[in-house]
Amino acid sequence: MVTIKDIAKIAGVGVSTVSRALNGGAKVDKATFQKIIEAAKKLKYKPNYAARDLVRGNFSKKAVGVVLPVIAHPFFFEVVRGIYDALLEGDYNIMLFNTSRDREEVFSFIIREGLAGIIFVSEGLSEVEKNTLEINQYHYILIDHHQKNTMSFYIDNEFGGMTAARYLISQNCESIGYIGESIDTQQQNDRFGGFKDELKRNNREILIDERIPMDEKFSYQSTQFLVEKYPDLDGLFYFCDKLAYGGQKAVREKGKEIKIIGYDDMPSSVYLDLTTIRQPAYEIGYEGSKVLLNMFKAGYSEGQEKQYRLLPELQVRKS
Amino acid sequence: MVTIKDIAKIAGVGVSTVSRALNGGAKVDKATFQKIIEAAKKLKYKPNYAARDLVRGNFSKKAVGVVLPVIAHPFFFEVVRGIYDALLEGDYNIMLFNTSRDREEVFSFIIREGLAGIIFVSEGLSEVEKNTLEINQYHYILIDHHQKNTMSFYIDNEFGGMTAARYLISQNCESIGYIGESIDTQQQNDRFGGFKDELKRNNREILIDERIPMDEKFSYQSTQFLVEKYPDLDGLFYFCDKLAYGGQKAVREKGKEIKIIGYDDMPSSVYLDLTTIRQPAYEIGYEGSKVLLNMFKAGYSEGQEKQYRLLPELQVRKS
DNA sequence: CTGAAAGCGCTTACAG
DNA sequence: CTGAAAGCGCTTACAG
Repeated sequence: MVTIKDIAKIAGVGVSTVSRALNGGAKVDKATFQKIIEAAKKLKYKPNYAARDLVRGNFSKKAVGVVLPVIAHPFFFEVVRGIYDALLEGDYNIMLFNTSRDREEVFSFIIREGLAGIIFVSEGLSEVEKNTLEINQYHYILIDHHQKNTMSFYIDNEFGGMTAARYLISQNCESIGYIGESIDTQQQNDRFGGFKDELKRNNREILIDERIPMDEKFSYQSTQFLVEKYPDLDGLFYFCDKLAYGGQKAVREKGKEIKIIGYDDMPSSVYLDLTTIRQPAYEIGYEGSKVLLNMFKAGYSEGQEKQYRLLPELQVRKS
Repeated sequence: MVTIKDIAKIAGVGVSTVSRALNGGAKVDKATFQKIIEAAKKLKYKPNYAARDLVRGNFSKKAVGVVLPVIAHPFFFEVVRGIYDALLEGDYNIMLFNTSRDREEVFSFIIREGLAGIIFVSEGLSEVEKNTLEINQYHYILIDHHQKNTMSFYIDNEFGGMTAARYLISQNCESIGYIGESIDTQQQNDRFGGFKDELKRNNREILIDERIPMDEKFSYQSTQFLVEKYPDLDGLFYFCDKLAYGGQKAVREKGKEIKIIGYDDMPSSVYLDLTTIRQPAYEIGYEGSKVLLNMFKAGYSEGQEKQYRLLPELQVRKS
């Protein structure tokens, strides 16, 4: 690695002068300055920011880590947008991380970054991870996930699932199916659980429980298939709007009278007349980040509520 | 600031032992370990990562900065998704920055981070900024923006605008309007320029040039208004699908026969039957990042092409 | 298992 | 305007 010592040698000056030149050149002779810059260029010098930060006492990073499992889904986009806005207001930058590969490695990388705090989106934390976080005095929160004894900002998926069930029941649906994603997550478990329980309370069995990849095309195809297979089917609940779009298309093309309800309420759902459960995704990102920002200043106050629960809301449209 | 020296004093041990304990406790007596951890907790010790990195020789950050003007628009979401995927494949993390506030300050913050490289999305660079980047030996690229002598990945907006004009002309539209966003950007200038020039080449004047905030509701309202004001209006080009959605709704409600074309081709546009110009947004993010990744390894090779231009594509649907 | 000492690369008073 | 020296907080051989 090239250091200012190397530059000093080549330029025939002392290291202090090199340092001054590299930092703007105040109080440095024009000719000396030129010599130094040239030497730096020739050697392809890159400053060592760790050393610079150390001596300058630059400790607080003014950056927050955001850990996401995936980014592909529009729901995450909304959440991140909320986080982004709140953090920007607090003058913090955002560092995006993904744990889908080597979670442990990413985790230790994050810790080493020396960030002001960490936001975990849609995922829980192991005991080991929580310990590491605490030993390093990290402030952190969970968003779109709830866990005991951990600062959690989440939307009540059980309630959302229940609301979806009630809607279909209110529409006199009798043969009801669910189409979800193939991965088991807390979100889906809660959502599906609330849905199924409410159906049972109303003496309805769930006719279909289909799990597919998170893609409109799969949803389109599997809805086509299910509609044929179950002629009595009259109500369909989708894990999210994205999947419901494909289903809507399939049902429309088949000319069937099947009530469809999605989950999320994405911006375009209003134009597609999709009945859905609205998730306050932006809000949860925004509010959660605000609380984190507050923890930076005030710390966690003993006894402060740790579970922040928002409720989703039924949006009735024509589907 | 609390240092390991403070802990050492309180725990009655040497600093090396503290260091060892804090780094996992290998070769440290159980009792000593406990004493140290307790002292650290009591003092609320936070490690100084700059110092740690310095001594460990942790220089390369394995993180890339992504500078965005805004994040709200779905187009950026697609671009960022492409960046995210490519960077993840290369095992780099992402740091998101926003320059909307104090650009200069953010800029120097980014430099100081010691990132592996920087991606600027939808914005150009001043000469001063380019100099700073070069002095610090930074690898960087522009995405969705083109600038001479700068590694640029962009989609040809002029071509896209021209294509939109040709489409409306092919549909025999005579009275044509444009509804764009109120901010002047390179993207809009190119897009609108290409559109207007092509109309002129076909002896058509542009009837309406309306600029509004980036919001479906504004688009809905102003389309309602314009449709009334210009009874002959038969063709409308929108800066983006997002705006076109609102326009589509207004035109449909008014029962008019007006051809509508958007720009972007967002996922839901297919379900809304919107004719549009498809932007390879994901691709531009992905491909651009791949080239950056390559520069990390190979550096910039003299004579390498600096302008990467992708072409948008007409998607004809029913609107 | 433990501690004193050297050193990571840089900046900044200080004396010249 | 310039350079030698001290020191930022930490880790890691080294000797005990």
